[in-house]
Amino acid sequence: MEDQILRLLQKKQLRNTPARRALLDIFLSKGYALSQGELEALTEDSFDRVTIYRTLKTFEEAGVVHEVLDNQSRVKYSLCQDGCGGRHHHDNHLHFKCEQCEHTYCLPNTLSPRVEVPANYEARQVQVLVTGLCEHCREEA
Amino acid sequence: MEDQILRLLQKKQLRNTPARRALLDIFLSKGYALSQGELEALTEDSFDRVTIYRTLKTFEEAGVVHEVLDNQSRVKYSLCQDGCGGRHHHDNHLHFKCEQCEHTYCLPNTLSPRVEVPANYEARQVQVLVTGLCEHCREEA
DNA sequence: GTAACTGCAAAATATTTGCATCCTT
DNA sequence: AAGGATGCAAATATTTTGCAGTTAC
Repeated sequence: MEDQILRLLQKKQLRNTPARRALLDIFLSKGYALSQGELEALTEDSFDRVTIYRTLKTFEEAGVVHEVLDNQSRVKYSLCQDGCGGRHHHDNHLHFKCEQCEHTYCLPNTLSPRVEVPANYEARQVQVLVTGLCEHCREEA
Repeated sequence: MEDQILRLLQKKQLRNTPARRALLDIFLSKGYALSQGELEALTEDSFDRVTIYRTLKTFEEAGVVHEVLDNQSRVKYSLCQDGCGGRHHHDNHLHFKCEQCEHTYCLPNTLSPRVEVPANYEARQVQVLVTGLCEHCREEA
């Protein structure tokens, strides 16, 4: 894991700092999208919240994480799956938010469906948020 | 228009108050999704911002407006098209956000596509946000 | 050494709650 | 008259900016 983190930072030409290592560690171990507030809590306030905001922005611009749509209108971030870089993100998969645990997962083996928009509209990107029950919460119900 | 507003309020059993009339008037004339802040500006501060927040919440619970997903993570609202009521919303259409003017439109003649989620996940709702250029901004480009 | 990263203070923005008052029905 | 709607004050949450000190390379 530690190795994976260092390689990722190197690959994206980002400096190896404690805040970045800590956030990447959390992203890798949690596996679902996280907001600044959640990251602040999970790091037990080891880092200033401004640092977390800025680190997330840096990560996004470097193609390490991407923003995830959330129906509660909170910005969450998730690790990029494929070779995103610069401002070119192509995280073209669905996102699934569980109504119960409120975690948001990337569904990487899915593709956003083609959608029809009216003539005269130019569609450039399609973001899909599916809500329902995740496998874990479904078992409990 | 005035007539339409009064009928809508009556149909949803909501009291006929200045704030509600003003907000409905804006929704009907603008035709795109609006946030609390935009509504506050458009009403030229005639109403306290708390009133706008509460009116929007009331509208949503009554099935007058529905929340619209926004990729900037700001909550916007749009008039319901069909017979939404109570907490049962079935505004099952796509939303289109223009990258240029940043307005978000409902595309009522579209239906959210069926999507495949992994087994063990239970999908209950699909929300789709298409981004691109609206017809108006496309002409100008 | 230098540029980049971080922490702290502070401001700007967004949202919610309680309470007293006013208005709709 | 009664319950609901509104305004005001204030608390909370979220995000951004500036600057000075520190760290990675």
